[in-house]
Amino acid sequence: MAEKQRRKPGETREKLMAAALTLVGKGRHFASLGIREVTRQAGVVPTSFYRHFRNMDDLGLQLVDELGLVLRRMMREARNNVLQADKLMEESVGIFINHVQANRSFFFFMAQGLAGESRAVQEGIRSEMRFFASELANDLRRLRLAEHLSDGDLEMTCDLVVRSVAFSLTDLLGVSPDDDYQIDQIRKRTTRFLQLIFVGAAHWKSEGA
Amino acid sequence: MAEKQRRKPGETREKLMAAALTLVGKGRHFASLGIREVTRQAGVVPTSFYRHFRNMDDLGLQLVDELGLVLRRMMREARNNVLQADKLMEESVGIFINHVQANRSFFFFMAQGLAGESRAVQEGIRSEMRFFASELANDLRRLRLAEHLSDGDLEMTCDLVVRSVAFSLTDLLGVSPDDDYQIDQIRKRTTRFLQLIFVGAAHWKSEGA
DNA sequence: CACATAAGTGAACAACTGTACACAACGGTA
DNA sequence: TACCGTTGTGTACAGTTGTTCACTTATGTG
Repeated sequence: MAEKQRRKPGETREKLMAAALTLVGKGRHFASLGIREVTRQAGVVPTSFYRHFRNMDDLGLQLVDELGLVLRRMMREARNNVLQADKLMEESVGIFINHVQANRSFFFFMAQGLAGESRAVQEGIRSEMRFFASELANDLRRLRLAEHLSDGDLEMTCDLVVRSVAFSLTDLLGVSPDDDYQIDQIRKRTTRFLQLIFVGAAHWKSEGA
Repeated sequence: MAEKQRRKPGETREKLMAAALTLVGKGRHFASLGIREVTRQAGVVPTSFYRHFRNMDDLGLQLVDELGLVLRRMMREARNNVLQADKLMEESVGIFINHVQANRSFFFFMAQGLAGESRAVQEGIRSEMRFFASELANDLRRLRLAEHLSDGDLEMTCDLVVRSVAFSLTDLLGVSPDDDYQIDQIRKRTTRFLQLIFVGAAHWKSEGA
């Protein structure tokens, strides 16, 4: 008989989440995954699923939490590496792209979730993005790079930045991870987007012109 | 017995596409729809599906085509109504929001398709967006609103505009169509995004500063 | 009119789905 | 040691799925 339960606790749970991510990474859409399919991919009997999740939406929610960790790691790395302001955007976009390549499945899940069918997952991802934007605003304040902007205008700018990068995510996931040429095109375009936004922010006059 | 085939040709085909859209409009994800489910919603026997589509991906592709028509109608209306340049962005965003509300299911489909599991659908929607951006660039040239920008820089600007609006789509679809307050918030925010981008474009110095 | 073709129907089937239940092995606690 | 909650397993079942097939009916062209 197959050996039973000699592993450490929580392993099956992680295997299930990893399995769902793997399937998503293979191009499947999360909304179309079934419990049996995921357990099969995880090499686990279907009933095990219910020991850890109530249904697929539940699993999705837990994936959002893990996604949050990935994003925070990325943010930390960006904060540490971007010391001088001149190459700020090139550096940041580069770090973003590296993290996407290193966690492709996670970002697939994120891109899908933005228009997914679980309202909760959708809201979770959106909330992660808001958090990201507000942290970015903090950093810019601290680096004294946005002294002429009101809080509201700075927040708007950072929101737009995060959205633009998030949209580039869809581009990035649409090309093969080996296609260095296309990836570099996306890197350049995204960088220019950010530069354009910041030129706009630099000349922005709030409310009454 | 149920009456058979007295309707005009192509009606079932349209019913099937409408049924898929309806389900998507109810919050379901297109990737999770099944043939039987769609035919059931359309009030048609499952086998009828194969008379018109090879599979669900095929149906999705045909929906992209129809989506293209919706987008073109929207563009035409924007072109006709935006005569003076000063209120250009408020007007355009308003028209966009109206069309989204009037064709909610279509835009749900569009938002989902951007990260969907059918590569062909994904590419189709992306291509519609590129077309939209290039038409926008043409219009701006014609209105003499972008005289100092190179073709490449203008194209980039329009690309960013279209992306930003497309991202607002996700916001818009996330709130109830009756929630006038939230919708107005989205309207204002999107307008400000566009204004910020155009301020950036106005002060943009290409390549070598 | 005859006839080919397109469009719709119902019955059938094997494969798969989600979920329930009863049971076994393990880890910690008393 | 005895006990209990957690995790994993195997079996089972009713409902749904995609797809095939043989059939009817309407439509338009010769």
